Amino acid sequence: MPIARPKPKDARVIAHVDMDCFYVQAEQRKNPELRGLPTAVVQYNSWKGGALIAVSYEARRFGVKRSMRGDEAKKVCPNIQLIQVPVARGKADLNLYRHAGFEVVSILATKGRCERASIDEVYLDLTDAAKSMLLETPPEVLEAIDEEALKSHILGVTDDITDREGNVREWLCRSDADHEDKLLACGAIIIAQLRTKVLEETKFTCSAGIAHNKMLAKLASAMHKPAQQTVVPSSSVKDLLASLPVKKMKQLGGKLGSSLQTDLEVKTIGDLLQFTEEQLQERYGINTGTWLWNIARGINGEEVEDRLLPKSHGCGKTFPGPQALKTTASVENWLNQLCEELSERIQSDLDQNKRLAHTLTVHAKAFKVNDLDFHKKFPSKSCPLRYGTAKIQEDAMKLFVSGLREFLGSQNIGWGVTSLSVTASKLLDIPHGTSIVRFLQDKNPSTSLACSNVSMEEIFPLHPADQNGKQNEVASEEIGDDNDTLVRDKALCRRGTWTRKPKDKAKCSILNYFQGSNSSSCLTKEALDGSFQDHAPLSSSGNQHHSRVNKIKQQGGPAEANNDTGTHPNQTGQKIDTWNFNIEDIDPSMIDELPLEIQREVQGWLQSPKRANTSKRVSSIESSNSSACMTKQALDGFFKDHAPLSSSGSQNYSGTNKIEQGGPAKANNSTGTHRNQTGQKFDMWTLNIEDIDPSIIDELPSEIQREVQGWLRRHKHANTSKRGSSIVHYFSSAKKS
DNA sequence: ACGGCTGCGACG
DNA sequence: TCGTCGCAG
Repeated sequence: MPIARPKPKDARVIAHVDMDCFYVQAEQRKNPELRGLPTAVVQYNSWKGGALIAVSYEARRFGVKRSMRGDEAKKVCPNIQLIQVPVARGKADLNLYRHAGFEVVSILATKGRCERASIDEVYLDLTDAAKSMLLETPPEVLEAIDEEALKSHILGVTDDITDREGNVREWLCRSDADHEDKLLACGAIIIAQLRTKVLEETKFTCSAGIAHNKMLAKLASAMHKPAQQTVVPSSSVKDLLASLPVKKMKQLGGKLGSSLQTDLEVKTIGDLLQFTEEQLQERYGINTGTWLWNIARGINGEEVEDRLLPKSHGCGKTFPGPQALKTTASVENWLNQLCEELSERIQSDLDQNKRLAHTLTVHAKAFKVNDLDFHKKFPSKSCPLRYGTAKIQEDAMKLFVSGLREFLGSQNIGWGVTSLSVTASKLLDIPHGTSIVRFLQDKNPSTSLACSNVSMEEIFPLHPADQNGKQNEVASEEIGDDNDTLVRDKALCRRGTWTRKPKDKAKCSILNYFQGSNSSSCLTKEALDGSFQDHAPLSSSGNQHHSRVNKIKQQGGPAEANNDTGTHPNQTGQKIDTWNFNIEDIDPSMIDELPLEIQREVQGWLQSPKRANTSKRVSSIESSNSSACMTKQALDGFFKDHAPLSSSGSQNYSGTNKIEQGGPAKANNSTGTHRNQTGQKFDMWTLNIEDIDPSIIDELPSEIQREVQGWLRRHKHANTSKRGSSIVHYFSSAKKS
């Protein structure tokens, strides 16, 4: 739903850059013989020639449209080149286009604040660049204007004119123009240069709109395509909106736009002018009402966010009609495919951008064969994300089963899943390394490439979802044993963060996945499968474990059997439900009352989300303290326990893991992948404070000594408070009092 | 049998 | 917060 934003006082220069039929261009670059030919990109060629998702301008001239099937396109354009979207793991693979999009973004981001709006669209705030240009080299003193800039369309100025270029030059260089128009002129010149640069460096053409806000820039970029740019001077806005059909405005292409037309009899955006703000608010709510009132006047204060990277990664597939999945085994099979791709993508994100995903979500659409409450939606479920393909697959399946139980209620009937998707979100930057990490890395420069692979298993050995709560109690008892500090430390470490309050426990969405097989009160897997049997039977008897990767070649499924990840024994690990400590929970007024070292740490946390820059909320801040992540070799010789985490029990799950900094960047060449099939290997180690051998401290450089001692001091402080091992816990206690 | 596949933002 | 819904392309 649109929301109103305050209008900035000073005029801004905003551009919207839109790649022309981007997927087609990406394919044409890959295969230059396609250039100039009518071309379309299709996916799933099997049914009626596949669905078109991008159409070249040559093909559009024949009347080929998106949303046509390949067969239809052939009818109106017999020579059309239909290029299939790459397929991997039985589903469309968009990585070619994603990577191409990043190429473009990285060029566009050089001239101002840049927001990646989609795989092929970008917003730019060029205000500063335009102002500088106006001060230093205004268009009126330029001897020559960029050729591409001279091809601009200036709304209200160059609409129907014979000597277009001359008029554009005149408009761009007018010395008596409004200040705001001059800024737009500078923006147009800058964008022309950028578009030329994009073309030179990527071979892609794009179109752009230049205006005073995002809404108008977006409108303008679509007005002259392909490979052109359009400027929207303020003076042209009224006429533009007066004739603009409601549905053409972004956000009004759906139900809201329909409501405007049917309920208010508004045909164009200009027609909205007859309503007062209050009238619009009354019908559509405060935010939307004000937003509508503003856009009718060309007002839109939305900022260009400084964001080049996506906020989430998702993989999904639909199973329409007869392809619907009807057994947990087939669902698991497909979830495994989706999770494999997802795992690869978040691993790349980590390698390339040093970001960790913190939440895994599974979505599905499903129906019940017996149709009684056909409307019931399949619920989405999420949990903390653990890295490693096998982990993600395991958790995704648990989430699905949890959703399925809720979906079915007590009914034991057949069902079908018509779509599945897995999403990784809450992508946060790995906090910047502290000096100890840098020191150790600098000291071992070779480790960045030479370090051995460590399985994610060792880094994130346990997961709340797998833990049963029993050991958690044991850990608490161990804490009480003051005679054995080692046990206590380990217990604290094992504890990770806090135990969840009992009332929340019931809410844990993925509880009792395994109870299905050992508790009569829960539905068993067989029961979940209902009476409906899938076409492809299980190869072995039906009582195999869910996590076992089945080797079914399902009808319509991916050609290759999934790689077997080995057995997933019933994890007997403890269950620790955790909750995160939020930045928002910190009352700034109490910071002054904290011990000095805690103050410093807290202030560091408060700064960290700015780096993350991915969401308004930062779910966890534990990740920025207490321990570090380093290369294996960096750790060797410094710390007593070379098998970190595995036996010392200082595990964390990804939501609260204590990584200080990513491991060395993985070599980005194509000579070899480090991934094996049973789960991704990962060149990163986690170091917990508990793993530090005090006897080695003396050997460290003095500044590192101080840092380590600071950690130990804080750790001890938390211990003696008997409230837990982490600084966060300390803080939590302080907050309550 | 539905365009499929993504991704973002607002709301309760 | 999580989960749902709307919207875009």
